[in-house]
Amino acid sequence: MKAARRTHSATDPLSATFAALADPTRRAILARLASGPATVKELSAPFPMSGPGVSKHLRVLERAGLIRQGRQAQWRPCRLEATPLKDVTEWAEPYRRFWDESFQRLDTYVQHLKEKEKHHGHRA
Amino acid sequence: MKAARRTHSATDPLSATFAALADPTRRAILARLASGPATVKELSAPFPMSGPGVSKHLRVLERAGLIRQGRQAQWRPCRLEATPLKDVTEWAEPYRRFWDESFQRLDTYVQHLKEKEKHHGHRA
DNA sequence: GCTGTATATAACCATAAGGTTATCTAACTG
DNA sequence: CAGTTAGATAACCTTATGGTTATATACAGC
Repeated sequence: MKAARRTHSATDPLSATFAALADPTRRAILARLASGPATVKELSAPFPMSGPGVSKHLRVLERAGLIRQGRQAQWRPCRLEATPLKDVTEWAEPYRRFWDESFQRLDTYVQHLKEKEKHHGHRA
Repeated sequence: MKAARRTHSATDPLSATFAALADPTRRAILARLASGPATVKELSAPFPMSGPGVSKHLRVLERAGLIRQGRQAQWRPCRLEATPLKDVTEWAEPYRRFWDESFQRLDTYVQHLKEKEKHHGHRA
């Protein structure tokens, strides 16, 4: 029998965030929003891209919770929402010891202690 | 004339990293590798996924520089390479002030100082 | 109410991504 | 050498992604 073909939607929030960040245009938009809210027109200005193109990027950012769009008259001013970025750094934090020199020295030190214990014998 | 259709390859390293992280399976693989090197078989064990499936994920992680694969006999032991993760946290760092309470207080304080300066007048 | 502006939506297209099965290569093991 | 094991590669399918143009909507100003 043919294997079940899983529909590929229903992405978890962290994956959605990473996916949203995996595009230079979208990261540039976030960078722009870091200096304050902006309308869609203002956001699209720097890019050689059609309006709907930018609109789609905004949808992606919004679904990932990285921006929020209000409405005043015919404008939809965008604001940065940084909580998902916090989640990203918190996800990465446990890996810090793999690149951070001082963390590595700490690791080595702890390892050294463990070895010593082993050789000396000890009770729980 | 028809608009030029840009070929969509040639992704920048940071985008490649984010894209690689935008998948729970790949993040799980990294988590596993955080506790030490592992063979492909060991890595695929937790997943209800075919061998080639895992192999593809490893390609993605490797292209993003997040793992390196050696070879001993018929095994290709994988090791974690964390430098791209460092790049990720460094990218996110400037946004910290948007979620970090104490940074926000600092911001407000600095703003307060600036205001005071303005009102009192000062020389460079 | 008409016109222009800001933005979203729809329909479409090409390519990438994530999965599968089937096949190939390389190394150990008897 | 035959068989098994580890893994990669190829070919294929489906859905997602990133872009386009064309069209619709909502509001502001005359």
